[in-house]
Amino acid sequence: MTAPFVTILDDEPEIRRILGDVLQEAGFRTQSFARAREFEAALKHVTPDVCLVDLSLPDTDGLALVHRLALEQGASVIIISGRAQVQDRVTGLELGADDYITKPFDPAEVVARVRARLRHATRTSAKSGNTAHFKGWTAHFDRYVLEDSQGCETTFSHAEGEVLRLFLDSPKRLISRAQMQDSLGGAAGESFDRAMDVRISRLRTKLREDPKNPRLIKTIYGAGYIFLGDVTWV
Amino acid sequence: MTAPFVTILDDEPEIRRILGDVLQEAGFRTQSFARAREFEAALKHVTPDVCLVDLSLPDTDGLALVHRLALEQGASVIIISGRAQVQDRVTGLELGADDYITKPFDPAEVVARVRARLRHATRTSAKSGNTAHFKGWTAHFDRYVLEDSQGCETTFSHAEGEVLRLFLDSPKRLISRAQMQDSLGGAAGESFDRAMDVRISRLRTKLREDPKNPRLIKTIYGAGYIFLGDVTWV
DNA sequence: TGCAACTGTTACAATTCGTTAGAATCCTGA
DNA sequence: TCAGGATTCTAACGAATTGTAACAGTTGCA
Repeated sequence: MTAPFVTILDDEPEIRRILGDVLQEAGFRTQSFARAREFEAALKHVTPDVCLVDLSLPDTDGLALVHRLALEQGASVIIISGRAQVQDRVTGLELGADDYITKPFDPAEVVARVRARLRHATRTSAKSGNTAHFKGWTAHFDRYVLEDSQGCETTFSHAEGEVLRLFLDSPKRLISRAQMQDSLGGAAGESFDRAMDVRISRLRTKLREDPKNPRLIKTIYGAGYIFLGDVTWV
Repeated sequence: MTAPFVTILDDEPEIRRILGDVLQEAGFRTQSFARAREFEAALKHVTPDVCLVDLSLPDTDGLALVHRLALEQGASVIIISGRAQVQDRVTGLELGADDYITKPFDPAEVVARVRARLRHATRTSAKSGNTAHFKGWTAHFDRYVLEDSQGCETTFSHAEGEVLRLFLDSPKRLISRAQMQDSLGGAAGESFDRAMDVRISRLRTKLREDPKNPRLIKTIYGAGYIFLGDVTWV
């Protein structure tokens, strides 16, 4: 399991530096952005676990951004803001933020609050074994076997298993192509993109997906893939 | 779905009363406890969704209780404490609390923070709030599917879904083009206007709107759009 | 050695979605 | 009421992205 990924969106370089340093020291991967536009562009390629967002951004309505983030991404959103009024905090939280920290903040507290968000996320999706159930299917990763509701079995290859496991680890969450490439040990660079497509295509065939109307592996044009279906690991 | 269940553990009657009132008013079921002993006894029979815990309890070590709660129960724990030092907050959070509110607190903020905890819990597991009903239609945002009253399904694309979601989030309210552009992450530039028009046009087609007489997405010339129809999110 | 399974590559088909352009609609003022 | 400009609608186009069949190199095994 790779280190949790935290993004920082703040227009003040000093804040970006402090937060980046302290979070990296705490063992997280981080990426900082000065403008909302850059940040949103990056979201097409990566999926952060926690997003730190400063509300007072020059180039966008911070609250609208938070709302979008909370709804569309599975990530936790922590607002960092200079506005300390109760009303500000309440609207921020109601709009979908998971926490609200006011400036000036103590870096140690920020780390603790980021950890709290991560802890909860992993707690609810705790997994253990190597067998997973979803939508009438059972995947046995120890045997490389996919079993349908009738008990009919098909084997899947190692490469297909990698993709399937990635999906089953983060169901109902957007998985960007970059992230997938990363997780699949994809040779960074050239045309591994096509190889990924092919892997997914083959997996879809084994899951008997209707190409016109996939029910499990959904493509989000320009963004990535999303696995639908409730997953239970055993 | 029954109302979420929130427990309050505080030795001051006045605080119990305030929190109980305001949380019930917000639509939660609540139960208050003055001593940790009573609270832990009750836990054998009920499973709260969120626990508000005051650290300065006379009959137990609050932090140890929080630690136990966070580990054993699935509930989210919010600490309410008179101690406002950063170090107190950090240890509270590190021990497993999901949030830390210092006294004196504003009741509205407590409600907002309780809601934030609930939202995240359901988001990662049950994934509610992704289906909306309106005028005989059902929109499944998790599956990118639009279903008519006959149960006939059409898929919609990501871009179409963004527009639809925006409308369903603010029904019967004017949405200006600028606002829409902002929410859709529109490239700040000039001719995104036309792109928006096209998105809406495509959405209208899928909703089988009569161009002469749209019943759902109404254009307000020179101002924006307004979505008619009662929306129920599920 | 021969065979079968696996997996990346290539090439082309299909889809998405912004852009363009001209038609349709709305508003204002005469 | 009508002309004319502003605004919005939408069919059509095309660039970018994604799907997949076919092929080829590799590996493992009998």
